[in-house]
Amino acid sequence: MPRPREFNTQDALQKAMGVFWAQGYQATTLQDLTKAMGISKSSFYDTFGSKHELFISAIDHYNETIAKPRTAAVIAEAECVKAGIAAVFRNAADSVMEGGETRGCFLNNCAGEVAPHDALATKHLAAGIKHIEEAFYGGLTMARDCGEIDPWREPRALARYLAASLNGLMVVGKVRPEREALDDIIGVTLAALD
Amino acid sequence: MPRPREFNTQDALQKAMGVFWAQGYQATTLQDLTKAMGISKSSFYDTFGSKHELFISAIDHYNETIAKPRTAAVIAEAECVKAGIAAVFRNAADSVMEGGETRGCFLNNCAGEVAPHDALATKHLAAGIKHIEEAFYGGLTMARDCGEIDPWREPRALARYLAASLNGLMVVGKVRPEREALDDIIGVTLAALD
DNA sequence: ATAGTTCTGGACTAACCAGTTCAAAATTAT
DNA sequence: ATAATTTTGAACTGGTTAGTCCAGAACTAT
Repeated sequence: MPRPREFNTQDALQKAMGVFWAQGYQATTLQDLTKAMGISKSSFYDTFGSKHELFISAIDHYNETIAKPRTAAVIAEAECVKAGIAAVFRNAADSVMEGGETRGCFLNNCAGEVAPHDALATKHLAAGIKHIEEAFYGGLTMARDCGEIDPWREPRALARYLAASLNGLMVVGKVRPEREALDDIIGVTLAALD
Repeated sequence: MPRPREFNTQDALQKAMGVFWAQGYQATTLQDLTKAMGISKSSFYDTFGSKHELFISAIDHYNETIAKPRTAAVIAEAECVKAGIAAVFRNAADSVMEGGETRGCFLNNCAGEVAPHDALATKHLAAGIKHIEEAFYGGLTMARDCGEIDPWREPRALARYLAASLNGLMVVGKVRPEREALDDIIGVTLAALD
């Protein structure tokens, strides 16, 4: 009978994502990865194919485990949509500064580093940003239907706006992590919905 | 008498900035740089010290020749402040897609790639973003004094908001270069000033 | 114990990297 | 021509990189 897997693929992927997130793609060596993942080089290539394939998997993993839960799920659980959107932005401001180490948003970081010369990665990054936009879009149509926002506002345009704003917040927060400035940005951004 | 310089330092710096902009820091090799700059390896190290020193110089060069002229100068030359701010955003949307090759904003790209593990570069990037914020701040105080925007609006908060929004626009534009989406973002962003 | 499978460590390749050094070529003014 | 200076090309160093390969250890079920 086959010997069962000793390491958990998802756990290893999670660890790898953390390394790529903190250091970027190029700056991350195979040694960094195998050390963080707790597996040997041989197992690495057996299981994940190559550094680049793992990178793509890490982007997808981010989209599923970070991007979605921190947008769609937050909005769905809030008492009203506006409060949910506000929570998304506040959480983003918190996370961008957490631990003193400002690693920003993984999608942003990758976009800066690998687009446009890595078309495949760019495609997966675009999917992540699209998820964020759709999370806002879903909330906004709901908010419009129940009268929480003016019915003449265009949900698609607002969703695109919020997705871009969220990214802008995190870029600025990474380079200049000042709480007061981020709160200013969030305040004006959300006021645009009224 | 000394033989005069054969190559122009500023021109070479400009070329180097273009390469870093398109490819990122790590992905750019010395060969890429010397080829684009049209100088030999020896001259490179004589004149610019090292790859990293040149990188810092390139960031500063971007701040002076791109960031400032495309924000403060545009606002100053416009008929009214709001029109100037609108022009800044429209130009950004244009530039992010120009040439079919979406290289985005140099500051954003670098922020994604090198921050936070390159503290010096991060400092120079922060200065660039600060320049952008100050350009908006100058325009907004002027607009408030001449009644173009409501006097109770806080120029500092609005300036931070616009700077973040501009960055968000360019990040999204780099990954998903769709004109219609960018116009939506700009529309909502500018409406927040009214 | 044995068979089947996973995992490891280490050796290995072939390429690429930033940076150094220096003699010779090129250019200019006198 | 000569002297002063810039620029070049090429060789070289010492290091790092992703990726391959394989013999054998480790583990599990029977």
